[in-house]
Amino acid sequence: MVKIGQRQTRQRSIIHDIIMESDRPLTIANLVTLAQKRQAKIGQATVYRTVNALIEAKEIQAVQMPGGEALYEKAHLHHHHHFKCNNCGKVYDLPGCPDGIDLKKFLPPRFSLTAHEFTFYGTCAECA
Amino acid sequence: MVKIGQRQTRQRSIIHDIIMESDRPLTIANLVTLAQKRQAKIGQATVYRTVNALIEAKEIQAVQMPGGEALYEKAHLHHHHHFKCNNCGKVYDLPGCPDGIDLKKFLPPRFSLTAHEFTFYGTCAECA
DNA sequence: TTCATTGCAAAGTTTTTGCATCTTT
DNA sequence: AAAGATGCAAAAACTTTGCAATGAA
Repeated sequence: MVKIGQRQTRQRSIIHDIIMESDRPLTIANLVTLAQKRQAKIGQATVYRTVNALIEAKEIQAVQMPGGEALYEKAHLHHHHHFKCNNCGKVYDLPGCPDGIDLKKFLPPRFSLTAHEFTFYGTCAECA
Repeated sequence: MVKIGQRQTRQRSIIHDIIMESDRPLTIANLVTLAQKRQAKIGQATVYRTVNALIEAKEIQAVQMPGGEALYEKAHLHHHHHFKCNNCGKVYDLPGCPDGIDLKKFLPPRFSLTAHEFTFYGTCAECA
């Protein structure tokens, strides 16, 4: 069990577990629905507060999609990127990073790089 | 003068020009401020409606940043990506695409790719 | 018992919509 | 004159906050 904030509560534990057990990033709406299956009365505010606390604690991270929707996933140990299916709308993790990128040539002079995030679009295997 | 919708209006022309003349993507707030400098009474709703119409018309495109903010820029003829400076917060266009990416190896089996969007973070030349 | 956390409802934010009025054609 | 576009304000959608009640330690 993970400690978030000062006290261990059933609500936080449930929300934490749902994210850790998911193989894909989830929206707030997803989390509310899934959490309420495990315990009827979980307020939206609790989900928002817990998600923000988990981000603060670096347990999870936000994935911002074009269009504006935010998804949340476990803070991965390994660098990875995302793929959104244009057909079913699901967002998948793509482990690793494409090989052979020549960033030196790509960046303007005197720009330095600390991070990057790639988002890919297309059709997933399920929808193919 | 560009035609958006059925009629040419001063408001649409102003908003269109601001985006076309900018070398960086702009937020809705940026657009409202800049537009009101050229003509006092431009309602926010008009900016939103015009931006949506311009996107629909493929004249401009949205750039979604992590954290949730959306920026708008001219629909480029050439494929490009974005760089956000962690220091000043400005978003820059990076023309072109990094060379030598091996996407075949990167995508899972039976996933097909139609588009991609890269976002880079770091320090820009101005802030270096 | 104490005080962090919760649920609910109220208050913020941001974006969209309804409608009377104004403008383009 | 007809109909699209505007500005304003109301509404909708999403997130945060205040507060009394609950529950973990």
